[in-house]
Amino acid sequence: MNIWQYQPKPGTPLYKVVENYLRDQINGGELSPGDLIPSEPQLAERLNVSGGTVKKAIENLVHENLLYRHQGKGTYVSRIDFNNSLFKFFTYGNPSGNPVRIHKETPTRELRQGSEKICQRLNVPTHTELLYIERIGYRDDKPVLIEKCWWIADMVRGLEKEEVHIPDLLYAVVVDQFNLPIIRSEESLTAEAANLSTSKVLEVEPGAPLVVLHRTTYSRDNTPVEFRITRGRPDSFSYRTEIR
Amino acid sequence: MNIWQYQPKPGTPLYKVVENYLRDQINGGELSPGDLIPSEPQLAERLNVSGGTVKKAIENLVHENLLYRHQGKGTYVSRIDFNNSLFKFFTYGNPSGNPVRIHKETPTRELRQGSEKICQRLNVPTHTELLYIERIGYRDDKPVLIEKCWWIADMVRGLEKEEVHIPDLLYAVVVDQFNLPIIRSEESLTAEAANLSTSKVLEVEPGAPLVVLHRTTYSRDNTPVEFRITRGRPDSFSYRTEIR
DNA sequence: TAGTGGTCTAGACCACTCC
DNA sequence: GAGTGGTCTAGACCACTAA
Repeated sequence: MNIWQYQPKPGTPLYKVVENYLRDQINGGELSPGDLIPSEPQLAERLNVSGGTVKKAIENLVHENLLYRHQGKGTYVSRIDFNNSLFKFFTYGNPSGNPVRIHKETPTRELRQGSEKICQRLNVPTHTELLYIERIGYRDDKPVLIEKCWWIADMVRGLEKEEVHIPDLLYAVVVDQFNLPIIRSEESLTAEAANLSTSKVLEVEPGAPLVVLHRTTYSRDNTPVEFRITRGRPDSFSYRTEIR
Repeated sequence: MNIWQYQPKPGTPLYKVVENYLRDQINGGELSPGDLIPSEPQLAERLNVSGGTVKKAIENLVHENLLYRHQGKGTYVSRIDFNNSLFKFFTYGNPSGNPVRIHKETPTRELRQGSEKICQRLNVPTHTELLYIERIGYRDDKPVLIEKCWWIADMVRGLEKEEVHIPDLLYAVVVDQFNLPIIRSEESLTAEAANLSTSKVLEVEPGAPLVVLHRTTYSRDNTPVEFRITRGRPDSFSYRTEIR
């Protein structure tokens, strides 16, 4: 194995070269989420670097949440963790402060031609066939959010059928049954006023403030596979952070 | 120097002990934001550990943003960086995507007795004397946000005077002129409807959705010194993040 | 030129997992 | 017991900064 093929610029530290090698293996599909990667001594020999250098590279990737280690077992490629989604902040707002489970139902699921706006988000031509899924989230039987998802139909062929059960975490089905690896997501958050139909579903006044979450989800090679808009009641949303 | 006094539990790794030592120095005030800490060899000798162990401890604290390093010069204690505030996402939303500067004015500045709610946030008895500051933020001469701040008056005695200029970044004055170190802040974000007076200031309809940011700022020993509520137009706010 | 952090190596010993 | 990651050390060499 010639490690130098992974050196983008001369002067790059060796441990960065090792990082790039592992990143390429993951992004290129040689290593998939959940896979065990070669052990540190194996990598060190294969790439002709010392164990310490491999360790440092892996430590950095663990810090980035791309890998995780398990003492005595090995180092694995991380699965995407939707607990890092801003979405989870919809579970706050109850007096106790404890997270509350949100139950989801799926009133609508159908194939549609994509609008220009949605297709742009998915980086496909306008009118590409999409699977549209609408879901409503309940907390203690009260509707708190409504979620509209557009999937590229060809990527999840069969998901439109009524027989295919959709659990609360939709991605589980996609990854397991449609063999479509989910690599990463981008989210953006803002606020807007409820329109008439949304206000009815969420039992608020038309024009009432809502928290709005846009999410694009990517498979291998940075291919977008889903675009989703979640609108929720702000009284059940609070995002906390710390500055230092 | 007996390093073991910093070991909370037996079995704690040495580098954690070094981390705790440095953290204590910072939280206790022996090291202040901006200070140069002892060099790695000095720390290694003082604490009777190897250079590699000190390096690992410092690397971890750098990752936490508590320290930063400058090759050839040394390692410093970080100053709080308000660029990490959610507030900065109020600068987005212009077509180009580039950050836009927000200019702030200060129409109100006066001493008041604190309400029960605000005093609770500041962890002081109700009716403690507070300095109330109200500020309005403009982007391209359009008001986009309104900010209400409550400072513990005793902490910033003199800031109530008209002669003391308040720049866009209020904390600069506090740190420099009132010698009050700012250590960290906590923020939480949600949405709510504009009330009458806010809607007038921000030139929106009453009841229009606003993005709301609550912030508590702490000095040494986790003492709260300021509580602040920022309300802004959502069309000038968008918070982006990535999940993986 | 002396002192700082940045990179890299080699190797010892320990703790955990699995067979 | 063999293999994995976790901790710790010692030391070489390089790159940057300041006087």
